Amino acid sequence: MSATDVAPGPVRLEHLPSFLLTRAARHVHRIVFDRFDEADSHGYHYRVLAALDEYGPTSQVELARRCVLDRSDIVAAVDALAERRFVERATDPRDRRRNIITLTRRGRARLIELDGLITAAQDEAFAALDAEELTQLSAMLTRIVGHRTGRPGPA
Amino acid sequence: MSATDVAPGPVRLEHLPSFLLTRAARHVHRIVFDRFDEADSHGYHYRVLAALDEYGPTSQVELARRCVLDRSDIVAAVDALAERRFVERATDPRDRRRNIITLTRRGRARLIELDGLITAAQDEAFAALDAEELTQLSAMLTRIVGHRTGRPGPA
DNA sequence: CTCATTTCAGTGTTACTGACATAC
DNA sequence: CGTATGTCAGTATCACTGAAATGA
Repeated sequence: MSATDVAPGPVRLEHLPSFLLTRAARHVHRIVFDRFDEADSHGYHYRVLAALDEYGPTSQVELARRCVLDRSDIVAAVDALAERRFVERATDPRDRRRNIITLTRRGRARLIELDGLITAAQDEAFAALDAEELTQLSAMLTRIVGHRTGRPGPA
Repeated sequence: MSATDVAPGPVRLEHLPSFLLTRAARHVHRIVFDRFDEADSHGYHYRVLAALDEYGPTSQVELARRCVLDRSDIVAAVDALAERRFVERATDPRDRRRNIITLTRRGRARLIELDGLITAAQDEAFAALDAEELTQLSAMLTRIVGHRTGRPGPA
């Protein structure tokens, strides 16, 4: 086992969908994360920039909803983006609790750059699949995520 | 947005395979993790028990290879399993560096119990898909994970 | 001495929780 | 007063790193 360091794992696991899904997600995430990291960026930043580009200036709470991020994580992401002048943070004069986050021209250029980066990352991460399979995969994953189990809500 | 608290996210993200994969993995992992947790168990424990059942008594290093876990994480998993007498840890008389981990009768019963638990968890987590789709999904995920990019190794 | 194995302590990621101050 | 927003500190998970101790 010198070179490969691979031993066959339990059959139970190798065919377990949740196990396969977790492993695949880590594999893919690693590739995407590394690309973002090399570009001195972050997945959260991409999410925020994309939301601002598609929906225009918004508060941080709204950003959190759009990006499916926690408010506290939005703070750090906006901090980093504002520091590099990809976004601007200004107090809403109509409600001084709120910060209105606006995408700058630099930020829009950065987003386009990251669009290219992440497209390349997808190509690498999903190289094992052809275009049609990737479409099928995405459709199934969307249904999995969108599927709401009949569990009672917190209320 | 009182009840649902859901706002449409960036189109870019909603169709991004890596994003969908990560979200689906979290969704599924959460369900599986919660079930394990309710049963006072853990995914790592299941992996170790399954490897011992399928391959017989082995050292911890070998377990790490089979389960694709780090050696240091094997220590904690075996600690927990040994404490509940699902496995026994004995020094290998032929190589006293090694611990030989053996599945006990209790451990085998526990494994069967966890087999049922995880099957139920799969049913819940992948309820949005029919059997054929789940097979297709698993096949694609296996290829994604198995696909080796042409990156040069550490040597 | 060199290498393998076990063990411990600690890091880094994403996501999340609780608390607090400010402002409505 | 209660509620919403932004902010900060800290937690939990999985996966991993580095180093020490033991022994081949």
